[in-house]
Amino acid sequence: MKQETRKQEIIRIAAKLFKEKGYSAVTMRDLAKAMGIKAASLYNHINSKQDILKTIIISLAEEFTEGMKLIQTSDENCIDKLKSIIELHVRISSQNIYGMASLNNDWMHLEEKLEYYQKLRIDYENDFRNILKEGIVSGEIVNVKPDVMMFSILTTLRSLYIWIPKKEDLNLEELSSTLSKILITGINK
Amino acid sequence: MKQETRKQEIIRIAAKLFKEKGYSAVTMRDLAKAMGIKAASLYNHINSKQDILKTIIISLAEEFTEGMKLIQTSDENCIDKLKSIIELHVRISSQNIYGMASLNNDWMHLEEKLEYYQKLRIDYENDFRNILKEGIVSGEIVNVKPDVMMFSILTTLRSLYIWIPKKEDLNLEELSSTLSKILITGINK
DNA sequence: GTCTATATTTTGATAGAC
DNA sequence: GTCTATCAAAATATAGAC
Repeated sequence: MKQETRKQEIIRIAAKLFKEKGYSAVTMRDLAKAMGIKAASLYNHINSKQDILKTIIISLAEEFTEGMKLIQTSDENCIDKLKSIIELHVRISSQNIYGMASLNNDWMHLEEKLEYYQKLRIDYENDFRNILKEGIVSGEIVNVKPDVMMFSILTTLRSLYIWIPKKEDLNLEELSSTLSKILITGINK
Repeated sequence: MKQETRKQEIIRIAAKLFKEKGYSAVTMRDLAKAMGIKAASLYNHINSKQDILKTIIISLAEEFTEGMKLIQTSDENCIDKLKSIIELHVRISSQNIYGMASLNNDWMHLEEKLEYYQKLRIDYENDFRNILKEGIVSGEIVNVKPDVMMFSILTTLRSLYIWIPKKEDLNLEELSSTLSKILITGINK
């Protein structure tokens, strides 16, 4: 475990504040106060508020992209690929609960990196949708509109960060398998 | 169809802007510009920016509460109650896409009405969870953690506003039944 | 109902001392 | 690496004329 730099600490605390109130509502003075220093001192470590947001969001978005590429090119069947995607979201979300809030809610406040983020997001959704479509063709998945299925599963996975911290007794493998059961086989008996 | 008052128009346009950038990032000048007037003129119709947010969120939250109470006290079985909840979300979300964004993302910026909102939200979730628990007892619903089931279904329903406007060919009844199928019976064949 | 003018506070960010 | 002091811009909101 490497020592956390002051910059990393600022980004970590910022993400926590962004989760509570959103990027726009958090001031550099709020952040400084949470760090126990003055606002001006922050600028010895970071270039701008925007820079903090960019770092939080882009690193997470790239992590999801890398995970999806591995799953996509694996030789699993479609249901197992879906289970791997669920595990990917549970893993990344539980490792960075605060950052996930920014990724979900504050991406529109990206400036220079907005287009890049949007491309990663669209590509991710296309890969996801294609897995569902392949599953329909192969007969693994019911022939229901892939867009609605993707929307339903993906919004649940994207909202994990809201819910994970509430569970004291968090077992990641158990959560992944419970979610897989609910999302894939439904809830009716 | 009653004539829209100037105040209602301001609230409608504000909700649209809040959906795009969030409450905190939208200024009264942004709103005035979208209305084609000056910022000072807004205050002839509304008391404050906070008042706009309060109106948007509380009216929607109360609409959901009323709907839930009707469903809860009906004599439907649990699966049909769930289907009714799905229809409730599809109906309200499609009628007020912009407002749903504030309800989901900007409730923490409520000031005076924050506690009231939080009570409505907790009550709603308790009613939802109790329906699932009853379904487990009656054997209609699989015996999986009710919290995870509720989280999964409710986050999907709460995110409908993101996705509904993308569909040109929106048929509300069809969307409700497709969602019911996916959320209740799953996606695997 | 809208305007101009303006008060007051808060914002992100910089300069320079220590 | 942090501070004080400060800037320039932008924020919500009010007063009063038309």
